[in-house]
Amino acid sequence: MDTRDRILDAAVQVMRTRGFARCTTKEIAKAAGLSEPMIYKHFASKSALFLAVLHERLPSFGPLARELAEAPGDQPVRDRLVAVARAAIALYLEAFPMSASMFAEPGLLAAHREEITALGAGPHRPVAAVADYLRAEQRGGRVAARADCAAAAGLLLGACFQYAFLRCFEQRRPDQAEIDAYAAAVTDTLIAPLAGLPSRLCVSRFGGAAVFVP
Amino acid sequence: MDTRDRILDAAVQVMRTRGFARCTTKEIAKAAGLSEPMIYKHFASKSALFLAVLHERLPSFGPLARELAEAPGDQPVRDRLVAVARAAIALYLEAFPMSASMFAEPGLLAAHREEITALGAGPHRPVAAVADYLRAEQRGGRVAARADCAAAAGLLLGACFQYAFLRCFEQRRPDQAEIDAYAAAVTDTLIAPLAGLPSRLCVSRFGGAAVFVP
DNA sequence: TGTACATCAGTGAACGCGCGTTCACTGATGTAC
DNA sequence: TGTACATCAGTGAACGCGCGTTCACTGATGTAC
Repeated sequence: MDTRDRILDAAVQVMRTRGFARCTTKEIAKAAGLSEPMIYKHFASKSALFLAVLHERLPSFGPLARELAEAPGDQPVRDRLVAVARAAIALYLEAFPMSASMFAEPGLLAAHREEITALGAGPHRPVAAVADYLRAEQRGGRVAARADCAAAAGLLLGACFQYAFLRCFEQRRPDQAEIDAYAAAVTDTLIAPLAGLPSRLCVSRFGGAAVFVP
Repeated sequence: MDTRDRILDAAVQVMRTRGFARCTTKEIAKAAGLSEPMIYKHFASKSALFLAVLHERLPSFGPLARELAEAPGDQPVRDRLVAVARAAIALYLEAFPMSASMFAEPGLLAAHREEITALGAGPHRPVAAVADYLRAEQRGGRVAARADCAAAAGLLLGACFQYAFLRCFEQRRPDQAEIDAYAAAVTDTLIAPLAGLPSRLCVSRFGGAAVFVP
């Protein structure tokens, strides 16, 4: 692995273990097994290093968004939403500690935002991708025509986001079974919720899934 | 206003405007119109000051939770949930920048967590309060018996939480109309969602609200 | 094959700066007698 | 009423430390002739 990558990985590691405030050039160099001047051979400044970390090491929702965009009809909506929720929780659990750091440095936050909005990326993308997916299913008649897809996407991913935040706050990483259970619970509640939609109404053309076809 | 309060308020202000990383004793003293040594006459250290800020200046969900706990039956469920969502968005918008700072200093985060869990408080409380409220309505027959109240609370407040996060990330404060519209959209979608529950099923014994009584 | 030089990853030690913190002090306001 | 002292909010200037950054250097590896 080349030196630049070692520095980026070390920065991520220090950020995770000691926090942004303790993430000094000395600590990063030590974690990378290099001297501090090597950092400055690869990055113009410490801010530039952090921007590179945010840009190149923040986990991406991209792959899942692309998968959601293609072939919308060959799997029950419920199953795809559960899969999205599971992936989102894992993503947010990983991304949160690093993302939170940005708020300590408004200049860094602004620079990062400019960088990613120029690329059309950003933390709003997962919600937009799920909303687009639901609209596609809506056109296919598998989601009710009157459903508010943007609000539904906000609910589902919001629940995942706050779930991840709360686990980070407790500094307790949930195991996969716990994540799966929460993903299923919020998806099912989103689909057949408070109003107590009788389960016999919840059928899909494609078998098994709790989606009502109007 | 006494000096201690002036220092706490100044710390909050600097934290909001310049960020946690720039929130130095010098800046705080300047914002408070005092000299730095005055900080040390009221707080043992900078960490102690920050802990006091988190403990005494973080907006609290307490009042709303208490209001939710009493007299569960005299207002449509939908209206109360919209009110909760509006209040939660306002709360999260205010709390987020300060809370995010904690993640820069794991030691601070841990100390704050110990402090508030000893008091039974914490960021999980809003979700728990809403879940409790829904369970009370469930006992009253205004929420379906089979509904998963914890998941529903997670969805509603999660949507509000992520909404606030995204606005903080954009550094754009939404106006009240926008907040109200989002609060209504997510509440209505939670109640009569993707499955497209026909609106004629969505009636409350108490008039108007979109809650199905099974 | 040897030699002279270029390149380049990498380092130890130092630089100045700004930080959190403390010291020694001032000046105003009680207060006992 | 005056006086001597205690208390207390508040400050200017300094302290040492650790930070980001840079300098001047080393040693290994090409490479042209």
